[in-house]
Amino acid sequence: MPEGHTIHRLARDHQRWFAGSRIRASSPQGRFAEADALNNLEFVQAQAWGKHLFYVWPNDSRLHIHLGLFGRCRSYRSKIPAPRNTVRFRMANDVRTLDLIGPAICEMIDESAFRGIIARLGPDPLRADSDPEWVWRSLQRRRVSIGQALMNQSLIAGVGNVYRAELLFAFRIHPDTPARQIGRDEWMAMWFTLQRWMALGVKTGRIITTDPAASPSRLRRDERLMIYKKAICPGCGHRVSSWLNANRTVYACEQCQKRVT
DNA sequence: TATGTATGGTAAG
DNA sequence: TTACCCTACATAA
Repeated sequence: MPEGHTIHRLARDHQRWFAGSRIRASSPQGRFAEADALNNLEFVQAQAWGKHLFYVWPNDSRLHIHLGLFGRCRSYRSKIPAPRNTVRFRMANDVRTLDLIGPAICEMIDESAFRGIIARLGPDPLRADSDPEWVWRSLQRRRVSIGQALMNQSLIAGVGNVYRAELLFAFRIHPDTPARQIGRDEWMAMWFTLQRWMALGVKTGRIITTDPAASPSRLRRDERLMIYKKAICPGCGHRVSSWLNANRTVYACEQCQKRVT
């Protein structure tokens, strides 16, 4: 589940459910001992930056959460189950209970550590203040492929393997194309597309890159994406290529997405 | 029961 | 580049 849209959606929901309320906190799994210190504190704010989620507490300390590849949150309003032994962190107020399962990171950090994390993240298409020009200038300077650049969180925060595949297909760009080949106007159009797609992702909870002629909720799983994990290119019918790059599977139609050097 | 897979990331070699 | 961490679920055996 977790590309940037997922994290922003979680931050939005957790803000709604918990901000301003006093929290009961625990670590059923026992692997987050500091949960005890949060018990009975007021939940001040939830924040999302790229794929990082932060819960702010009254002393400005933060709980820093990163879901990694298979972390997830589950929330309950009624018939709250006993926590499974994989629940790293359970947080509840009078109306909601939230379980955090399998996160890559779940740690308390102070203000300066928070600033350090933010400083290492590139612009996030889901944040209003983010600067696509900065990204483009960075792309011009680097000697990496656009496929690798899109996955680099210090260049662009929040894009993952699915949005990468979909974006490069939408713009008919081969993933191995050097990042510096991307023109400024083209990059701005790509950024705008990312913003639209990811905002729709926050709204629907799913990554949807196909034309939502049908209402998004009615799209079947295989109707939401164009190229990611597909066998056949929706544009030309050619077989979709997939290969491994930096341990992640890349998908592309090598007929439609011309290789440039 | 075992295996494979996943929308992520880091640290070691 | 490889190893490894985090978990759930589907499928195979």
